Amino acid sequence: MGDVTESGERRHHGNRYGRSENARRAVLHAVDDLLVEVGFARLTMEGIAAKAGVGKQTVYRWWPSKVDILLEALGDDLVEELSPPDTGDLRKDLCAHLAAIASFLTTADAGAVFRTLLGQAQHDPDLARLLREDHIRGQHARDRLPLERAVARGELPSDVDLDSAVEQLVGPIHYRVLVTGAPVPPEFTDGLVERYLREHQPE
Amino acid sequence: MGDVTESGERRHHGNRYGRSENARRAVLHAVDDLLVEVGFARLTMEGIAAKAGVGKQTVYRWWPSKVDILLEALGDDLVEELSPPDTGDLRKDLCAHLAAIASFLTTADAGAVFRTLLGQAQHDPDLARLLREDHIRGQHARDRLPLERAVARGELPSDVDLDSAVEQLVGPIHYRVLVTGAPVPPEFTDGLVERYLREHQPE
Amino acid sequence: MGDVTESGERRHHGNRYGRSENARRAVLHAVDDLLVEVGFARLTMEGIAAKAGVGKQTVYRWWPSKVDILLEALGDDLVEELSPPDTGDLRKDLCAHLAAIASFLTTADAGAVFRTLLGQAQHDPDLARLLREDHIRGQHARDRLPLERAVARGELPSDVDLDSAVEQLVGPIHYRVLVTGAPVPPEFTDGLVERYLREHQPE
Amino acid sequence: MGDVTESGERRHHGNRYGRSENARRAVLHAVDDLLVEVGFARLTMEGIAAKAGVGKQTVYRWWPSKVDILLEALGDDLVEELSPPDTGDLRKDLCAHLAAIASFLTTADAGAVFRTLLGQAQHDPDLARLLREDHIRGQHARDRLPLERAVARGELPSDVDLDSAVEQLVGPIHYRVLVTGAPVPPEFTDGLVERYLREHQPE
DNA sequence: TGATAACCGAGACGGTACGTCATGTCTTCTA
DNA sequence: TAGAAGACATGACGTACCGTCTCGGTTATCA
Repeated sequence: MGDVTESGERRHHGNRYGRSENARRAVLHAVDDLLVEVGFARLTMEGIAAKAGVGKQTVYRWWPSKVDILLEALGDDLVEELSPPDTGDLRKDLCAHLAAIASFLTTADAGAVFRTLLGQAQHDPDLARLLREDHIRGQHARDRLPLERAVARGELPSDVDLDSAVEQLVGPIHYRVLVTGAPVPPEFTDGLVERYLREHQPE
Repeated sequence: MGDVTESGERRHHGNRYGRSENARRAVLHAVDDLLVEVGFARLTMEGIAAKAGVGKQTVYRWWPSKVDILLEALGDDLVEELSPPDTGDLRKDLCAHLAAIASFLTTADAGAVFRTLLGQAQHDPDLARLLREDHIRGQHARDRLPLERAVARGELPSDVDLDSAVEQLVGPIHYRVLVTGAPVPPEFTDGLVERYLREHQPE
Repeated sequence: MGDVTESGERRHHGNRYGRSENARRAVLHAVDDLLVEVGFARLTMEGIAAKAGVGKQTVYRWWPSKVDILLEALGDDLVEELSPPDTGDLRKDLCAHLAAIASFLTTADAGAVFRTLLGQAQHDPDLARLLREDHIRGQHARDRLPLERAVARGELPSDVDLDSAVEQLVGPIHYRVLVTGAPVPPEFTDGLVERYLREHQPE
Repeated sequence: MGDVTESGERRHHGNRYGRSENARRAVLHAVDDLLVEVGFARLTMEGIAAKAGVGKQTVYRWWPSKVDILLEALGDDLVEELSPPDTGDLRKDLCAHLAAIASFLTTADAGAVFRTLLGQAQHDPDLARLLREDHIRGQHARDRLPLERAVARGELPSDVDLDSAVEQLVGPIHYRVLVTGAPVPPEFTDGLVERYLREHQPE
């Protein structure tokens, strides 16, 4: 009490007991803005620091490279934007979730970050590991949720391979987004769901 | 890239005494070597020229950037390594072809080049266009071939959507390779084929 | 003929067979200007390059550090400004020469460069060596000239130690300039000459 | 610097109950060590603080810059090492004193500090002023002492210009040390004394 | 006898300059 | 006249210090 007297917002210049939260936030916002403004190739540590109004050393102190900043900027965006609904109806849940994935990957800002990171991960094994451990593994678990719930409800037989199911459902979406560049409309994702249900759902 | 359009025989670049073909080959070899030695991130025009024993100007004269060199170095590798067999049996053809795709993407040198280019294409729309026009479109056509032949033979009904079929077959493979990093053993690709045939092949 | 068509002044971008004379001159002028404008402490390689309109790499390619640029900028200034006259009269020659030295050290732009270099040489043995070999040794020889001529003319006995004479004449000037900071008016330098002549000139 | 003006006993810096004296001593020792270890150019406030085991703020609290620390580290070294003897014989006093000056400037650790500061003073007017006021003026007075005593004893006529005498005696020494880098053996300093006495001492 | 006020170490902060590397352009000489 | 060599202007790299700041801890008098 007494030293936050100014405006509720703490002015922090850093000290040995902790980094500056202001600087951290400024960098993460700057990297988000710049990725959209200039693209990944022209995204530089120097530009990030300048945009954030922060010293370069401060950026390097906390992040080894621009992909590490992007990784942190991605944050919990996948969790927030790609958690499947739970309506009690497998078809509905899957259709909504796959459409959300398609929309995230093709139009969301955070999706652009994610695609960029996936791209870099193709020739950066360290990034690949981090990305998989921190985000993709978790996303896979979220992608399974509607199916697990359906099994619990008896909508799906209990012996189906849910991991394979996820791959069959989201694989074609990623293939279009990352490889062919074809659009991913709801009809396409709905089709994936229909096909899956036709095959696995007991009549 | 794109200058093999004339006569099947590569147009002769360069000085009228004919040394540019040497330079071209030297550059393409250098880029292949360097990609393995130092990785994409540390692959530079400067380094390529030095390794090839060629002037920088010569490199810039024929290729605007390192990805263009890679694109040309990729050459006809997809055609050569990923043309499906034609045994007269759909199951055999598909299993062999999908296994070849998996192996190409995960272990072949040319596959590493392809994955790198796919990665860069995630934030380089020009590269994305070139890659799709010159390679991915053609590969998609090759991926359809076994199915087209099966339709012709009556192994498949004539109304099946072959493009969708390709996406369902190769999508999960790309998903594993590009996203989750999970291994792609023959059992996995065979499973994809089985599932497809179970659904579409009239008994 | 034919490629100096523009303005008599050659635009030169450098090539393997020689450096750009334009760049060299621009850097030397820039360093002279900046030393006066901002002083030695705030003279930077970066600032020199910017002022000269030249890339930093070009500066580093030809000069290891700012003192090396100053050394080259000093050029033949000592020769040009501190070559003693030869009037045939020892008193006149010495008075004029010592006054020139005093003026050079205290007021000339080139004198500021020289004093700066002398200052740095106090803690930079490499610079000290260069400075002495390239400039101070030669200046000492020039300082001796009036005395040598006087010996030849018979104005001075042939057995006087001319090196000592130079030290006694110019030592006190440098002492005032470099150590005490006292002004060095003509009366002072004339006094040094008088004292020397009183002691050595046969009546 | 300059806060020894009060009572001969150093005013107590810092925490009003007295720990700063430790820090002060640690800094002065560190700067002495570092000057020898790494040289003036690579002597930094950061390095001094680290070597002294002291916070940077503590260094900045008491000294604005590294030259100020050196100035304080120089302390009373000139007084201690360059106070002339008083044997009652002018020749002896001068010979001993000039030899001491030469030795101090060329070989003593404190002499290196002094030469470095003189060097910096060539392009730092503030330092030049401090150095002259705090040390050089006093040294000049000490350099006069043997001559003043000789006048008092009648060894020298009372009308000689003692300031000029000092300049003629020590000027050539400083010229050798600071400019030409020539050695300054006792023969040289003795010669200066002889020459002076020959000119001024009544037979 | 506890509050307090100045200093302590540590080190993060926004900066500037460092010296290096790669970019893409230009110029020269050689074959 | 293309090719190798490499200098050029540019600009980002990652590091070192600068001088300022904030932090939590340490005193030793004085209220």
